[in-house]
Amino acid sequence: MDLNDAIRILKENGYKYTGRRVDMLEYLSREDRYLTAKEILLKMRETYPQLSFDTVYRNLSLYVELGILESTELSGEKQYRFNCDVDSHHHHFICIQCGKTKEIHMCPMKNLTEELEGLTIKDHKFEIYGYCQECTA
Amino acid sequence: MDLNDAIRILKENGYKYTGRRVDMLEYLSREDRYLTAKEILLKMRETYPQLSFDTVYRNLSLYVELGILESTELSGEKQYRFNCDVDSHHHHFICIQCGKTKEIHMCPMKNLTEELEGLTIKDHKFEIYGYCQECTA
DNA sequence: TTGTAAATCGGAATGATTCTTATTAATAAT
DNA sequence: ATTATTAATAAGAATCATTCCGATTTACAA
Repeated sequence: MDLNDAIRILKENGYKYTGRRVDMLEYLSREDRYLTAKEILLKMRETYPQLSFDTVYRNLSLYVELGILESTELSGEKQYRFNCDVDSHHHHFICIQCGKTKEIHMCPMKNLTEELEGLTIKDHKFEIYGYCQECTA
Repeated sequence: MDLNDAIRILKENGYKYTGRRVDMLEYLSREDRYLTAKEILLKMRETYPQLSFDTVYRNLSLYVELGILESTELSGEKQYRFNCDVDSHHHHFICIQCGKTKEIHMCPMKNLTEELEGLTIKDHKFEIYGYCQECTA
């Protein structure tokens, strides 16, 4: 998934192409780490001083719905990042200092069939938190 | 961990023994599932009509700090449950309908040494969401 | 070029959580 | 048992993320 894929998905689904939308995607794609709505708003206001929170949240939700972004809840607020690898299921190590992530290509659901007998599984979350190499140093 | 353990821990650490505290613990121990601060407040107000949100939150934080409760973030708000098994590390299946949990005694961190090379691991989260047997039916 | 529905703005509303100040109550010391 | 001390609580204001609403603007189709 790159910026062009994201824009294509937006158009394919009949959504309008606005500068705000593209710039938001461009920023998220460039940063490549979990960001809060506030961080995104502040950066975007350098270009669009009138940009409203509503627009940021509305578009973030749309992107998650379209599979362009993935989101998680870190320290009490939703955070968003460009979907790094749409094709293969994966999890993340997340740096609690800078938000950078590392993909973990091991899914604990694999070996859990009999323990989940009788339950209807809808979703799961496996995240590892800590400091990345740069933030450790 | 049972109610008596919890009360003992409270006293051992020099905290006062109040009806509100004991009743909160008793309720959490009896329900044995993830509860929101609001659910706890409403139940407690049957006994203490003047009980404030502040008291509920303050005590919940204290209990988590003391290891009496465990907490997680479900659908945007913190939820709390009695620490089911203090002695053995475990994860949970969580019913998204009723909040009941099932312990999962498999930890995905076990087989992940080389993938985490160079990172400083502080914490991890593995949760499975879905409907329990009763809520599936 | 124009019409229309979607997108945006601005600000108010909401909901969870925390903070502040004054009052009350549990335990320790007398 | 009484009192003093300090923690615990109540009440309500403050905060912060997020959503909603009504009015305006804009992208795109006709």
